[in-house]
Amino acid sequence: MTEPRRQGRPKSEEKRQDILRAASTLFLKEGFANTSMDSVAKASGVSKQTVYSHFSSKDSLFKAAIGSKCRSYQLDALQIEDDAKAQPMPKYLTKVGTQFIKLLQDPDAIALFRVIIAEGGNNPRAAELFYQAGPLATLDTLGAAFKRYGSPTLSTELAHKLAFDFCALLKGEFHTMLLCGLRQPMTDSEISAHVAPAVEKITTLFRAYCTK
Amino acid sequence: MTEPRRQGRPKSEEKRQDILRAASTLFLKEGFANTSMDSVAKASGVSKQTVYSHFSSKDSLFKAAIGSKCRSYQLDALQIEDDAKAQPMPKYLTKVGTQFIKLLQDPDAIALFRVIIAEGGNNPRAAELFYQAGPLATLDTLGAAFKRYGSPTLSTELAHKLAFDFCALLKGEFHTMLLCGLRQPMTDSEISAHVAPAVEKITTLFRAYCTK
DNA sequence: TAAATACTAGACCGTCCAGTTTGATATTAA
DNA sequence: TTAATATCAAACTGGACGGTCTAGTATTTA
Repeated sequence: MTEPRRQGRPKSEEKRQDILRAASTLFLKEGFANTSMDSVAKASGVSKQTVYSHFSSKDSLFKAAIGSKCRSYQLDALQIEDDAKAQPMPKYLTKVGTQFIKLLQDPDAIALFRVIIAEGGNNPRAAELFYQAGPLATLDTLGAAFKRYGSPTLSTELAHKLAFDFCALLKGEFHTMLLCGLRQPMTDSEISAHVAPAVEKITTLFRAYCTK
Repeated sequence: MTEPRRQGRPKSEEKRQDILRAASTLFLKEGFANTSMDSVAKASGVSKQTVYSHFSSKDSLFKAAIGSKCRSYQLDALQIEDDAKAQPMPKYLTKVGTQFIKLLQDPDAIALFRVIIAEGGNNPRAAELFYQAGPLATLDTLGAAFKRYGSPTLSTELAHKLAFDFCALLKGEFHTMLLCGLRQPMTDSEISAHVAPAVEKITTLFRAYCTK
């Protein structure tokens, strides 16, 4: 399956990666419309023709670049899981909430979000990729954690809803403002001041749901 | 102040409005980059030169068009206030929540959001306009309502935080998915099924905060 | 070695578009 | 009426950009 082995000089995988890297950077910084194929070629230290030999059009390059960027976030979301073992719930939630906020305000993630939303109408496929790699993965691991803490009183469904609400409380208007460019990212101390009340509130809701 | 009264034929205010209307529609539907000045001229039934006589550049036309669109939402947000008098809180919150969701999923509002976010880096001014006209206005009236229901136990600050949280719970992932084009707007029955638990949760938090 | 393919550098084509210019007609104040 | 301004229609300018083409060089398999 992995042996096409054609004749002649093989395409350079390294150049392909160079192109993808440069394209990601440019698409995220400038958006789709304001990124030219010439600039991608120049930024990746490769001729324009080579770009077209690896990617048939600007559109397909965009999809590939955004796709790879999305995949790079999938890994980050998973390393949460281990921690939800011996720790008391508030401590765990604080930890996860902090990590969540840091992800939300990561400049690359924001740029990605912007591009996805801007191009959302034209490239719904990119939006799906993004959503599965990002928000959905986080929600799943978080839901599982709530289930563990609330078991057996708490149903799986309610656990997932709590995960939903926790994320919602953490985001609040903060995420929207970031996307609109109306806020700076929080400092570490601002983050704790923001996460703490969200943990408190979700704990209140958690209790109310477990005893119901 | 309102009497410059220059010599010669005056600019037609009507044409100006025609241009703004057409520009808003196009900018929202196609985005900034994909809207040409020629298409704006054609859509407003006016010569290109006239467009430039009223607006000095594509950028300034964009600002004016988005600005007027934002202003058109400011009115809608205010008509909530009256209702928060004799009604019990859950009923009022359900009503407001429903209206909030309907605003969130209004196609024009979504398109506006998209454009604002996409162009956010280049036009932070437009984002401010939008935010003040939309989210901020809603948050204010809602905060005032919570204060009324919780008075005098509930501080003004906490009331506003509750308003914040109520909106966050209502939005959840729903708004994000809408913006990404990954969801259809909700039907009326879906809306009630979505608003009801949010009202329940915020009521729980409300009680916890009033008795603390 | 020869055939095949990748890659480079750059010219090139066609299109789109912001913004200008021109020259005529229309409307208004003085 | 006259001078000033608005409006129209259409041509034009200058530049950007997606994509192709060419001609020469590099790398790989057979």
